[in-house]
Amino acid sequence: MARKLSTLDPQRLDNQICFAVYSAAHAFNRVYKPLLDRLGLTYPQYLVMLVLWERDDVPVKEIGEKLFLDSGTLTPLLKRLEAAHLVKRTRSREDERQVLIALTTQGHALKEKARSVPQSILAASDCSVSELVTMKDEIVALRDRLNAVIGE
Amino acid sequence: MARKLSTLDPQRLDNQICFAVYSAAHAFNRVYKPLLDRLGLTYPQYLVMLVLWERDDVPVKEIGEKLFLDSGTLTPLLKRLEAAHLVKRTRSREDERQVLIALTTQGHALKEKARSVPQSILAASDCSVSELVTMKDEIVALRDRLNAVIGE
DNA sequence: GACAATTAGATTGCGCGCAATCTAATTAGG
DNA sequence: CCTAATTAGATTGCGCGCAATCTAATTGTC
Repeated sequence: MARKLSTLDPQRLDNQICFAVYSAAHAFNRVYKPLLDRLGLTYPQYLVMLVLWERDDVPVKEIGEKLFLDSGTLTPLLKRLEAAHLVKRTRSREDERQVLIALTTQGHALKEKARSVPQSILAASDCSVSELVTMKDEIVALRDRLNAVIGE
Repeated sequence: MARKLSTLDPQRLDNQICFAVYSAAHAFNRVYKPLLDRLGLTYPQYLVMLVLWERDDVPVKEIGEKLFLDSGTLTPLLKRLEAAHLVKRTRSREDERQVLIALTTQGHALKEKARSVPQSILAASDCSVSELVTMKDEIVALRDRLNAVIGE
């Protein structure tokens, strides 16, 4: 016994799962960067495109709920995607408060070019798909518990 | 068998471990925010303080290596910590290129006020310490494999 | 129907996070 | 030595991420 005290100290950087998650997110971002540069996308823009490739003509609100982002982040991001001719923003006719985001032809076409991205990430992860799926599910469960606390 | 195709589609948002990590990092940040507001720190500033509470009088480079951050991020952040009277920045005498970061009395004192933070995070995580340690180790291992790929 | 409350999105301000570039100090090679 | 290459930080520019605030549209209440 008599493990080093430092391995139990909750105030130590290396003992914090949060720092593990924080630094892993940045590591992923650095791996994605060269792949997404070729598509002309940033990682958050890529996430928005993933949402739209699943379902088109979506209100900003719904994109925000799926990605846990608010209008302060999404409005300028979507304007940049529009400037890049990947999406079109139109006020909903039924509810004038909503802005619907629809893919352009180029936006649809980009899905093909992006098809190899997950494969490259998997390779960089250097671990089995089943292991990654298990980890993903655990992390999602943790995230959802954290988000539940925030909503009181 | 004949599982829904969508659960296998690597281009689906919900199947991406990276998005799990990305969104978990933001969830952590939202839980930390009210706790760190009371200390007058942002989360990245808190990370720097954790490093300094472990070892004082550290060059910027070393802080960057521990947190995976570069001078473009750290220089302004450290200037803000200095403006808040938590650290002092001084050029090293042995190597004039280095800037050493030392805690002020207030910076040292803040460690006590921050002692309850990990406990609150643990509570919000709503899961056992051993589970969190296991997850943390897995995520760190994944992060290190990703970072290894970046360095060619 | 009028007015209050809610909702969707836009805007502003600030702090990262990082690429690219710059300066000054140190080290390496001849 | 003396120059070339490397190294530590600083600076600039841009895109998030989010709190706070604002506007306009919709819904709820009487």
